[in-house]
Amino acid sequence: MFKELDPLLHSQLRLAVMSLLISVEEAEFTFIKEKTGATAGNLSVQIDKLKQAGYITVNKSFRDNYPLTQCKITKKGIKCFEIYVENLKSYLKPA
Amino acid sequence: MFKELDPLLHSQLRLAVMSLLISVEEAEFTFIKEKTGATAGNLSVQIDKLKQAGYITVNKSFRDNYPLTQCKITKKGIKCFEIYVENLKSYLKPA
DNA sequence: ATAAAGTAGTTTATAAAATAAACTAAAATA
DNA sequence: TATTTTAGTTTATTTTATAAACTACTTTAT
Repeated sequence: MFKELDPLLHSQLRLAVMSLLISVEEAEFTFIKEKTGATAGNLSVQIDKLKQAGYITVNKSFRDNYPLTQCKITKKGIKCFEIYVENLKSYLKPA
Repeated sequence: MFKELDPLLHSQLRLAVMSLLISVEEAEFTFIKEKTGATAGNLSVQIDKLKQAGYITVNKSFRDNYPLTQCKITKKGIKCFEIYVENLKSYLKPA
């Protein structure tokens, strides 16, 4: 009947992050922050959760003297996102 | 870019309840419990939240000596569910 | 008649999650 | 050189989800 929804993805902000990364393949922290409208603190926490789960990789470096955090979705992340979207449909379609 | 997701509906169990009520128009507590696989306690709490928000109406009576709780989606509930589904699409479609 | 088990829930307590506020550290600018 | 800005992280607080415990009654078995 109703499929399980990956709790890691069933979160507005983390879902938005994954949705962005699915399309752009790589994105900077500040870009994600701007696109999602999230606060830096919240975004930092949620990105870390996605990283811990292996859904994204995070690369930290410097650009023009400033810290630069880049995020990239993993194969696992893509797979889990697709499954989530598929499972979500069981809640949206009228029976 | 990303639309706001009604936090009341962005919950696996409450969304399942609303999804059921959208299609059947009226359902008993035990029916919802069975279909969603939720515990009675959890379901009781979530149904109350949906009721408080005016998304459903709850009618309590007795049938064959046992308490009977019937739930029905409201016009407001239908509208909010539809908006939720619409807004959710902004997260699912690859840009 | 009464003890045990079952039905249909509600309330309370606990765990987990989301979020905001405060903080760090350095760079740019006035 | 003091102030503001950039780019974040960490910690604390609030909210949410969930499970455990409880209520109240009914049915069935003894």
